[in-house]
Amino acid sequence: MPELPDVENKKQYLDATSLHKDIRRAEVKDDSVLEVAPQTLKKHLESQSFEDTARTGKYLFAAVDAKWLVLHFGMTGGLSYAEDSGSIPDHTRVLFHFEDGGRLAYTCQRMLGSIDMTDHPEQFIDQHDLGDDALQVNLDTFRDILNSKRGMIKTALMDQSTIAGIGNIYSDEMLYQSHIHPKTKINDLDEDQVKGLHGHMQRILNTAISNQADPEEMPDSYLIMHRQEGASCPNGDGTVKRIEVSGRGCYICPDCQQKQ
DNA sequence: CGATCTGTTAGTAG
DNA sequence: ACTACTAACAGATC
Repeated sequence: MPELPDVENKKQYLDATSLHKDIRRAEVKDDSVLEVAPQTLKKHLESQSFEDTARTGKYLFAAVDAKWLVLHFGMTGGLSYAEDSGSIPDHTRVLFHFEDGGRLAYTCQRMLGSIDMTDHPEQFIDQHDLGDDALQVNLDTFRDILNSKRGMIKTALMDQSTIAGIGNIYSDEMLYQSHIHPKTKINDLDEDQVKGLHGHMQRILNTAISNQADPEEMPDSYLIMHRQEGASCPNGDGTVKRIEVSGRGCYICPDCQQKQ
């Protein structure tokens, strides 16, 4: 569940469960998610502790020693804390064992997540060409960013170098609520539509965060629980349709989202 | 068996 | 330089 709201939730989860605890051991179960050597990870983590966290887009950073641990969750990554260090969730790739007997598991079913280390989040963001975090982008910046790009609006919203944090699900939600067809060219958007998109982006992301990014807890008016060909539009008489945009399955209500 | 899935990146082509 | 499209990564589900 790894778009911005999911990752923000994982940040809060890490803060609540694992901050300031001595890390006795970093146990690598599967090094294929590691962007650094297992020894490097161990060297910087063991006998240290997570002292602070930060998030940009879909990346979670945890300050440790003089470095920052970088967690990315791919499509299926997660964090799971337990008091009992002996229990190991399915698909655990790395375990952080704490002095008090608890442990934090980094899980990833499909191996699309990654664990890295960096001197500083800003350096990592530069190196990976990440745009500003979606919740930090004000309307003026949003307008400027869009004006600097061409192509389809959905593609731009999902491009992490444009704005960081929005993926397939939430770009669909923003476009649905803004009544904009995903294939609309950026140049064809008028000022009201840009303003609407920005407002919906902020509101949807904040709503999702306060609902633990759980689709079932989202308002009934949202598209998120109706992502199925033939489902009925929660706000009208339309029927949800699946189209393909940028190689991703994209759900729209053709009644609400007229093509320009 | 084939299609699908909340992501990213490398390669190719225009 | 920017944009569009594809494949690849890997595993589970329908």
